[in-house]
Amino acid sequence: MTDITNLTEMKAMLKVPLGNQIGRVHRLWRSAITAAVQSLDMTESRWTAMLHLKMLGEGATQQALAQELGIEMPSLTRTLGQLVELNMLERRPHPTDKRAHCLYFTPAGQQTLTKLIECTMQIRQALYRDLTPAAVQQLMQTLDLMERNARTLLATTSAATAVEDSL
Amino acid sequence: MTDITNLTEMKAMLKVPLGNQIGRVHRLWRSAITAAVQSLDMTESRWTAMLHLKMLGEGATQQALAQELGIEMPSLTRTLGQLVELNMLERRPHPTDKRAHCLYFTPAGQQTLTKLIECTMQIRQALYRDLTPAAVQQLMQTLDLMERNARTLLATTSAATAVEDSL
DNA sequence: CAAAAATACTTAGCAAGCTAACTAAATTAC
DNA sequence: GTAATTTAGTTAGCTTGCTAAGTATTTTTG
Repeated sequence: MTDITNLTEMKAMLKVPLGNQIGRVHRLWRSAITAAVQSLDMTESRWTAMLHLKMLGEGATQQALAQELGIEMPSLTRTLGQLVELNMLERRPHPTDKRAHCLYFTPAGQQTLTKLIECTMQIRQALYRDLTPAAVQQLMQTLDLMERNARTLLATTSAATAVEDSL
Repeated sequence: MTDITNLTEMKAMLKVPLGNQIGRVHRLWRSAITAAVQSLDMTESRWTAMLHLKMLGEGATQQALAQELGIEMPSLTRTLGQLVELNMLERRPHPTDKRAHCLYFTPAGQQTLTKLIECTMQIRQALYRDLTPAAVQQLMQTLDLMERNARTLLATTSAATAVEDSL
């Protein structure tokens, strides 16, 4: 019924730089958190790794954590090196696989983690101001769909030729 | 009426790493476009600058373009240097303000721009697959609100102490 | 079971955002 | 009208993502 409207709206949308907006929000988000946790010697990549290791559970391998974070191994290796250097984490040998390392919090890491959790929840709360749970839910769903679309597109390698209809 | 539900949902949301999801989508978006336009010697920052200059209109200053892009001047300076080097853009002196430069496309830049517009619209179309215009609209609105919340938070400088309620 | 392929991790170097600190011109203030 | 401040742009160097290429195991395969 609203097909024509949809088509018109869709065409208009294709000109809007949504990707930039997403990037901007991400940078602002990062800034807000970095400002809040810098007294803990934490940067975005560091606290992110800490929190996700907590979610995954101690003993996870670097590979598993990279997967969880959605980043590549080299990016994570660097950050973990810093966290080990800061005495937040330990790399212990994997019980059966000599290639792999398992990740554990140090006592100092545990303490920092507690503060991080509190801190990041406060920030999220501020960022969600005036947003309904439904809106946040919707945001996550839409982003998830876009993420899957992007992965599909990239998997098709020659992304440029994915769509050629005139619309 | 759904206050209790809302509160429960809200608490749950505060634990979800939405910031990471946003970052992930941004990186995937960037990858998809980079893959599509690399034959034009374009990277994300370059094509972004080109498209936004087009939107702003030729003759814009670097300051205006940085504002439009939502990035800082030094980030833009580097990218513009590359685009001038690649013979896509020209920096011309501002008619009245000797500090400022005005930006213009070269003929080669114009040609590249045309291809870029087509290319990025195709990619956006692929990324919006299975999304309704309403969902995209909602996404932009929610992101916009979060962007404003983040700016407010950052403007309060001591972001850490912004909220202290127990919740 | 030895050779080939895959996997966990690392190192090196690029991309594009940022802040801090600088110059030169314009504006404001006294 | 000069002095102080602001603004446009740059340069230098940090962060954190990436890919490419290398090592050491593990797994697969012929």
